[in-house]
Amino acid sequence: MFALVDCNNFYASCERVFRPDLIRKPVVVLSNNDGCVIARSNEAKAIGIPMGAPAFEYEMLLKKYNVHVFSANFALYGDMSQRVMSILSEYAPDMEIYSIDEAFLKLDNFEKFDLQSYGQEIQRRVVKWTGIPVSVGIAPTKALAKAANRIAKKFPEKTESVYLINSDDKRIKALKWLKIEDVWGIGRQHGKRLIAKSVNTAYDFTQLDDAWVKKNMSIMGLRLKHDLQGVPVLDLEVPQPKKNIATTRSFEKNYTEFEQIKERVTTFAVSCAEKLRHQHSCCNTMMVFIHTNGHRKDLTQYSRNIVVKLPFPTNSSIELAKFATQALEKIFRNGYCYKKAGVIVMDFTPEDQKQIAIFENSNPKHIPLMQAVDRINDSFGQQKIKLASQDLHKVWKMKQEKLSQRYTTDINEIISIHV
DNA sequence: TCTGGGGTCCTAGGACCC
DNA sequence: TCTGGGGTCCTAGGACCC
Repeated sequence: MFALVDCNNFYASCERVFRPDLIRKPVVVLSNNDGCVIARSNEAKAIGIPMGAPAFEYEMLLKKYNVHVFSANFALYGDMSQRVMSILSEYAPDMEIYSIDEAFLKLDNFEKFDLQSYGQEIQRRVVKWTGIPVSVGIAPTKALAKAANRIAKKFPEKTESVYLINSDDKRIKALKWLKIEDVWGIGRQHGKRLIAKSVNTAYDFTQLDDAWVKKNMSIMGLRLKHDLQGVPVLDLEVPQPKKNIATTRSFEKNYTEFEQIKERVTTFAVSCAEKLRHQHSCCNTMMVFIHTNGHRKDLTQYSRNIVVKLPFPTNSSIELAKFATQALEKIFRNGYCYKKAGVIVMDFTPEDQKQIAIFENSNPKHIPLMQAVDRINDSFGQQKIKLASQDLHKVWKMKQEKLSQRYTTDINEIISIHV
């Protein structure tokens, strides 16, 4: 059996832990630059604020219903996530952290356990120890655990936030209830195609012909079908080193000058280099892109990317920043209002298995230098040491007007209680 | 004026090899 | 008139997840 434990409205719930006055009130969390709604409390959902809603378009509605708005505080969410995961890890020998707010537990050899009450114990402990409400779905396969979780979330009173699928009757009942477009692995495109074919529920999907599913939805669709039929084909996944690493950002305002974008792209390359060193990889290829604001139909649009094969594998901030700047020079054009840029590194080799090139190689002096930089930035805070080509004055270049404190990760921002 | 960021996997088709 | 068979590698595009 698998359990899927999923935090309810995670980012909004994190904010509420430190603002208990907001419990049962509408809360939303915005994306970087305070752009879109990326998390909503149930109350905010009820008002009719959709996922991804541009904040400026919903300003009236947010005001009218007195919705509490927060800028994204990823330092807080990341730390709260670790706390939740460390509690969950106590409940099963094997666990897969599936995303920042959900984890699969593998409940093998739990035959003697009453899984319903086991789920409830997990649910109660997480909320008691962290303040984060969770829902638990338990079923014989991962896809069914996802479905069970949806039921637990949809009917919190009736299920006490835990739903167990442990018979074929319950499996079929759940699948007949679950709309096809809400099935894990069925996105917008497949959802549309299936509805056109009169496949309206997860159950209908399990009745389809294997060959049709494989042909139209690839092997992934077929695996999903079997998993929903109760034949486990999806197992826990072990964390793998990343195959691509990206740092991309929208700008707070439009940039028109090369120097402004160069500073951003340098910073993104340095960030990619840090992430590469963190997983002990070097990259052989880099992509740099820039583009104007696609939503602004009144401005001339420009969008380009360039893929650069590096002369040698590296994870040095200095070298990657240099390559990124050279790439940017090739694609930058004057006369446009740029809104977004990014650096993506790919094609990795392990740090300790670098192929030596004939003519040019990564500067070996950078290895101890980067180690020193990482150590200093780890202990004294991010970006204490930067390249001169980065902005040396500003650390944060985003609009974040409603940022809450980093209650759990910065001693200066710890919660204070007034008596 | 204002519209996020970061990932994964699969498949078909083209280019190439012998 | 008639033009083989069996591979690999790479890339772009499409789909999905949170």
